[in-house]
Amino acid sequence: MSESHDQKKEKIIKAAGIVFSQKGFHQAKMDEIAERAQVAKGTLYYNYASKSKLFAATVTQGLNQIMDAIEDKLESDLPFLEHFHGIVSTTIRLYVTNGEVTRIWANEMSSGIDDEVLVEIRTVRKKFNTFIEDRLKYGQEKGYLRPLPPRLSGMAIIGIIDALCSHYLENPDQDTIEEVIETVFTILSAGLALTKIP
Amino acid sequence: MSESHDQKKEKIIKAAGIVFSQKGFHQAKMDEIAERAQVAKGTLYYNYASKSKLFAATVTQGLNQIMDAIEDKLESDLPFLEHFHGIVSTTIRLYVTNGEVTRIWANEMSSGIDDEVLVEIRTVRKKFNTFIEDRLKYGQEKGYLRPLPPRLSGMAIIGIIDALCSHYLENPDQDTIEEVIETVFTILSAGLALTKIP
Amino acid sequence: MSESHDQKKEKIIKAAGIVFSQKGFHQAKMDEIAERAQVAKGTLYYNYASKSKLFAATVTQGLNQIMDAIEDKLESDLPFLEHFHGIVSTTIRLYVTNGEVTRIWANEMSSGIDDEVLVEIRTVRKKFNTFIEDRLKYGQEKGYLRPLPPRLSGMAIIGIIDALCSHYLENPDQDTIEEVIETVFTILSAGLALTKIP
Amino acid sequence: MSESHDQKKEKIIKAAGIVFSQKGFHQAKMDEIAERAQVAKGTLYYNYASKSKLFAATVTQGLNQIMDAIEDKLESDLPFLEHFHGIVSTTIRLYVTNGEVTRIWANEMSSGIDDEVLVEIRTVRKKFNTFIEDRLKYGQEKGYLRPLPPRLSGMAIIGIIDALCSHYLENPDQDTIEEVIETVFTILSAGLALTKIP
DNA sequence: CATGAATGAGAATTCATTCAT
DNA sequence: AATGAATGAATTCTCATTCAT
Repeated sequence: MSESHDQKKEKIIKAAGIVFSQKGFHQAKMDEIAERAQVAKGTLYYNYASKSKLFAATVTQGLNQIMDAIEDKLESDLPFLEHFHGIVSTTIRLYVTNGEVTRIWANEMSSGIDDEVLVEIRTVRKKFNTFIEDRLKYGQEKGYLRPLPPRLSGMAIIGIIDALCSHYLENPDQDTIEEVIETVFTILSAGLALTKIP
Repeated sequence: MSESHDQKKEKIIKAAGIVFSQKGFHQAKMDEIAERAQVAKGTLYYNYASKSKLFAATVTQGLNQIMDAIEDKLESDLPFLEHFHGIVSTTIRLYVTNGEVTRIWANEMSSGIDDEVLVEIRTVRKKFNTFIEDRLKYGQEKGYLRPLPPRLSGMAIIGIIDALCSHYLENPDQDTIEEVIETVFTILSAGLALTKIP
Repeated sequence: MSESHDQKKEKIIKAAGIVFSQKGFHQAKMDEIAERAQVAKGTLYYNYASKSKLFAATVTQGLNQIMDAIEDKLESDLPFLEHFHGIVSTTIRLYVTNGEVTRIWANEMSSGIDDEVLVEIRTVRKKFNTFIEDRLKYGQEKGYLRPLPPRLSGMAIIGIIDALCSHYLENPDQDTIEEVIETVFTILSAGLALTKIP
Repeated sequence: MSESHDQKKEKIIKAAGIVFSQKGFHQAKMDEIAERAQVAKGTLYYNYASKSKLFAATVTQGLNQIMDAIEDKLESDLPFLEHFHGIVSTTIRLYVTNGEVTRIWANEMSSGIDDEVLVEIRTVRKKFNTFIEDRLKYGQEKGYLRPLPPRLSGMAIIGIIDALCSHYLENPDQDTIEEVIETVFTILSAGLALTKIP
């Protein structure tokens, strides 16, 4: 009983995620993705029309996973700070474990990718940004957070998480994942939140 | 009286800085650098042995400029927070104007660059990290800053600045440079500093 | 009651004829033929061992159709010129409507086709050439036609028809099919025939 | 003293002409052209941006050569038929010797070539067609030629020459070039010209 | 010192063909 | 009999690097 079609597509996306996040779009080689997914290079193209399209699929799936996980967290009914801690913790863990894809963020996003695909990726990215911004606006309205520009604050959150997770992935032995989470949480909660909050 | 040797090298570094920061290491083309520097491609190789070496020279010079500028600021004798504000402001302005090179930071740093050169770049980078960490340790010893892991805090600072500056460079019309500076300063000072400080 | 085996083969040949004549052998894609024939790609290979074999079958059938039609015409008992007019007219009409296959004539006939199949196609082609030449020899013996080398005259006939029909197929609105027929007939009858003929 | 830049471009065009006319556009391989021109593959791309552009350059140059040669012939002051004989003879000789490129005529002209380049080629082709048509119109006005549609007559001329020259190139031993010329001339002069001409 | 034509290793992509179901 | 997912050899094109002038 050999693996199903969907299993093979999944295997490809997984391999692509690893390679793209390690090398970035342009430096990732279809040969390496194929080898890592244990399929022939042609199979990549049978399932995804081009490198760009495969990239888009990989990024989209990674970000959607993170957003889904955060939304699950959000449904829990906790005091704001604990809530926030949960979100930070969840995001970082997902980022580090399965979703290294998110690293493909500000960079590599411009030249050499089909316009069509570029638009798709920018859309998901914008969706993720908006998602973060909405949480921040909500916190500001409730009086939990400082009145800073939500877009810039959102970028700051992403920037911190991105930098520390990248560093952690490159040097997994220098710090523990808990230290990373606590550092991010401390800086962001103190940096963004007002003093008196539940 | 044609231009001197050093003027030509300077022209090349300047062109390289622009192209590398716009495209990243792998997407930057020697052809484009040569054209922008208004020299023949051979001249690039006459002055710098390889693309990697040119990249190293570019990054090194960019970071050293920033470090020099920050050190100038540090010599001024101001209260800590104003001091800190000055550093943030200086870094961001340099980053945005001439030193976009810093963007080549977490990314592009892995495959495809000669090991020898990679070591050189990592050295400058580490020097810059250490530079930031030292400032943070000093602040912690004086009791100005929270006792967070200096290395991780340093990465967080770089991460925030990198994310917001990249965003600003891509969308110069959405926010002013002052807004960027104030947001970064607010988050970082509140996020890193203790309450009672001079 | 699903369609019979022969019906399926017929559908494939028909689709192949269209695609081969539009694109030529090398630019025709098995994928497109399969899609146009509304069968799976595997079915193509189930019925014809290779692209070359399918091509051979397509060309053979197309030329045989034209030859049959001309032979029907030949049996009619008309004065030579009217006879000739009928042949030209029939050939052009067949060429333009169903048998665009003939366009694959001087070209595409060389590299990239299995030798075995190449021989087959050359055989049919030669058969067609001979068929034309025989008509010309007959006309010369009867004293109707100038004593030109029959092989070269035959190629000339095919060349004229091919050029005008190709042009007509590409620009169907510039001229009518009747104009094409009359031009070909006038040039060929005056060019090949002697003055005093029935 | 090694060869000049222009000599190398010329060598490439010459090699390309041979390969393109033997194989057609799509079946011609850049590898083979490079090998035949005794340059590296990269040199092809250094001089011509793409396969399509090289093709366009080859066709353009070939047709222009033929047109120049015919125009030289036209300046001579001979009776019409001798004039015509000279043109036919010149065209065929050029076609067969240096300008095999012309074979790339009705075929291969559609799919898989950049639109930009396609337009260029169509332009030269049209120029050549017009060139022939103009000669025919002149002959008709003078009363030398039958009143047939000039465009279709032009295509017929090209079709005959194309077919016979292709055949001659493939089977150089079956007929002499003189036989080819005489056959073409006889058919065309009788087919196109009126009886009483100087 | 400077140049830019030439190179060739390397990468993305295509597509006829196979074969397990 | 029929299918269509999987394959990999073959091909176009890129670009850092070299070197003769």
